[in-house]
Amino acid sequence: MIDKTSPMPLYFQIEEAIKQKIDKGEWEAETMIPSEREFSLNYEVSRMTVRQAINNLVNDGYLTRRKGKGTFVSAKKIEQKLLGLTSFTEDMKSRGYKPASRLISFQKTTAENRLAKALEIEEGQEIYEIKRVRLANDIPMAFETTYVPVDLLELNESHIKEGSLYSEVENAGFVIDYATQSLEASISREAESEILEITKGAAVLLIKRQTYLTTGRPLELVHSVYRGDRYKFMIDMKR
Amino acid sequence: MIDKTSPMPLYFQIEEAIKQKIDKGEWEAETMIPSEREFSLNYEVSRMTVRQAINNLVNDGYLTRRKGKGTFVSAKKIEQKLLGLTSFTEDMKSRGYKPASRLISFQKTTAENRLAKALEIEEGQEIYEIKRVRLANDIPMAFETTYVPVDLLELNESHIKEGSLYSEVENAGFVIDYATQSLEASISREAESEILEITKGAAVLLIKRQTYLTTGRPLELVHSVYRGDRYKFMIDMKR
DNA sequence: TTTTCTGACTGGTATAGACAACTAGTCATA
DNA sequence: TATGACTAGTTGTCTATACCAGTCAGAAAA
Repeated sequence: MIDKTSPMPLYFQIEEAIKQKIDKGEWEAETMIPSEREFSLNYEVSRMTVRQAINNLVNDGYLTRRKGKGTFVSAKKIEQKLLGLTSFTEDMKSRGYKPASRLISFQKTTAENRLAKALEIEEGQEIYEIKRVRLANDIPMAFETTYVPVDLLELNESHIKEGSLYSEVENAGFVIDYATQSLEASISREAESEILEITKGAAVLLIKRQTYLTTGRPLELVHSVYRGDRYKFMIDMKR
Repeated sequence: MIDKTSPMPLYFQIEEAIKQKIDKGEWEAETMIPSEREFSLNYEVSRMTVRQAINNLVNDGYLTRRKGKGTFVSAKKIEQKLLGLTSFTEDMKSRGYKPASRLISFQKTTAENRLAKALEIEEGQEIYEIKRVRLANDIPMAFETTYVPVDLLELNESHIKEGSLYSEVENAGFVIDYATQSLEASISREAESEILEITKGAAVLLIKRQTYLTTGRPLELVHSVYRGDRYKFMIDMKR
């Protein structure tokens, strides 16, 4: 169950093992999980290592500790604390789905008027155009088109396929500051219908996002078409 | 600075000390804070104790760790930037439209299972059901149904027609704490189509909002159907 | 001059053990 | 029948130590 020779940290393996039991329903809400000492004995790791695993799961909302009593499976799976800027990947993970992404096309093109304005560059300047299908548990959820100015970031297909755009941005030393998003309901057009595997005229959620760096420069413009029947956008707001 | 005789945990004291330096601006964003070993020597505590303090601050978004480099003050400033809880009225005003509201029906009814659960009351308890059409510049924008537990608030038609629900809530001495919203795209049904003056099957935006008081009790459940062709939902997010 | 390597720094992972604080049940006693 | 002391379990806090894994600058070698 726990492989001490694996390059994966022990605490991470324990985390996954616990998460699996929860996701599988073996441990339901309010179930008390084994004590830290028990884990420690069973897996032959120190109690501190077990604590690290459990702490992470507590932070992620999977577990709740009660001093003197034990550690219990949380009632509800983390709903969504989408006051922050989360990527599709993070978003889906937090909802318990397996996120994936299929690259449809990746190319350089030039910014026409509207795009140039949004990205605050000159008309005709080079931009990347990245078209992707976003999947959750292998079901198409959204069709996404991203535009990024070429002069901002060096990108190639493998960056997009393997890493995320945001990790690339961080590697380049940029820090994302804020974003504005607009959401609207619409009806799917033919092109999208095919990719999203829905009928033409089905309900879709159009999300446009513009992301800004701390330098004040726009990083990207993202147009997403989400399936209306499968995707709900959640927001928590504090007054 | 650190009081070993205090009943407050050492890691907590260290946490507070670091937070203070950040809040006071002594350590600005991107500043590297002392290394774990340094803290350990200065405060005469073990490195693990320092790590616990720093870990908590990393989880809270105050700090960022970079392996091999150090620990840095986050740029994102935890600041819970709230895109406030705005009512339809405030929302439309800020967009430059003349908001109005037409009351369709106002009645007492009893909460069925799903509603009771959401409002955290017993099944069969009395609730107000308020149905309204929301207009902007006299054009129908949304069809809204609001549910409020009767035992929470005394309401009558004139309250709704003249004032807003929220001002009534404030008068009663309640304070709104937060809300969760979900947005999804859908297709209009017959009943809504007529009221919103759109064709059946047109795109609509379904917004469900649940509002909570500072007491932790749910105040209301709101189901809104917005015209997809006229309404866009905007969000600003800070990372 | 350029390249390679080394060492000293950073945080990351893991161990073993100690004692404190809290919970819930048991059991003897007033 | 209560009450209070004890006990065995839990998580919480903390120490001291060890080694691993990136990062970076400067010394050594080419």
